[in-house]
Amino acid sequence: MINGNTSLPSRPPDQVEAWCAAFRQRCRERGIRVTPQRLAVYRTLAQDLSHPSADTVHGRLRQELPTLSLATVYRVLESFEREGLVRRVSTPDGAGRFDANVRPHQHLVCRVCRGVSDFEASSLARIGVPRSVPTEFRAEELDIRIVGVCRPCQSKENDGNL
Amino acid sequence: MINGNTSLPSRPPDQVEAWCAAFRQRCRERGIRVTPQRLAVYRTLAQDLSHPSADTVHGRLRQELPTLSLATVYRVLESFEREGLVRRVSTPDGAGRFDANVRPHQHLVCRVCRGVSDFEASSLARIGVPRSVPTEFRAEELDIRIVGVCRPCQSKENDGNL
DNA sequence: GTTATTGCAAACATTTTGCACCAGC
DNA sequence: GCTGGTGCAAAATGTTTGCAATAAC
Repeated sequence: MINGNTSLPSRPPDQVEAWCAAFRQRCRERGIRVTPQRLAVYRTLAQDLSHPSADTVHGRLRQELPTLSLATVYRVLESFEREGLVRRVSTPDGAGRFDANVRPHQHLVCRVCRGVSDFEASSLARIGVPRSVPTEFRAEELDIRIVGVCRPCQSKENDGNL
Repeated sequence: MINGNTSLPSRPPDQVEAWCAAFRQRCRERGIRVTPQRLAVYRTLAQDLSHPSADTVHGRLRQELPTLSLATVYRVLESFEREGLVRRVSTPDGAGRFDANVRPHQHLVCRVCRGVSDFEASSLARIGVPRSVPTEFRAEELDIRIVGVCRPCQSKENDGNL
């Protein structure tokens, strides 16, 4: 686990509430039960702009739901992904990271600290699946990541080189 | 592990040998020792167009190098990646996959069988890192994947629905 | 001969699963 | 009340590491 309970960049509360309301409705439509665990996991993801892993979400909810099990977090996140309520963001390393923002957008991924931040570029948004993709492959999604080194990690690199 | 020893799409032998020669030279230049293990792992990757995981590489070399340990495969692959001799391909799931083709290209990833195949599109090759990326983020690489369902997995889906 | 590399086993990290109990609808 | 969801613990999967023996240069 990387982040403790330091204050992290978060989404505006009114937007979070709007998303949670939409989430409840979407669950009801699909016949998925709205449990306190599901709502808490979804809200954590909606609040948090840092694309937390399952373990991080679990840690953030320790106080609010002390009995919440990590297995439930995994199960819940998997069902959210299946229903298109969250997106899984793949990073160069192992742990899966999740994003409540399901609108098309890109990510900046730091290869040093593995931080993920949202990034939207009109030039990239316009790109569609190329016509040259073989027709027998049913393309569904164009996944674009910009991999590099974030500012804080650049500073650390310099420290090491002195 | 997915694939046994069924015949898989492979790179032309003469190209593989050329790549291996370049590999040896590059190692010598960088002062990296050319061991039988390294050469075997590199050759496996150069031959194989299916972007094998560390475990798959290890399995393919069982006969050739029975004592080769999986830990060595991991170590060797990591050093290759660090030296820019191979690329790590991230798939939606856990296991890391590797590619001896380090020239810029894209991948088609099947979200069902997790197969990865190379794909080159001029329209995507032209895309550079957008100017709108914040200057404090040192962008190094634009990573584009096309996620979807491959032909064989489409057939299997239909079977299930009957 | 020096030093990086290897094999082994054990640790570690992440994710999944079986099953009894519990709770949303 | 029915059915799906949860918690727990254990297993499965993927990757890393410490260390003594080994081999490349």
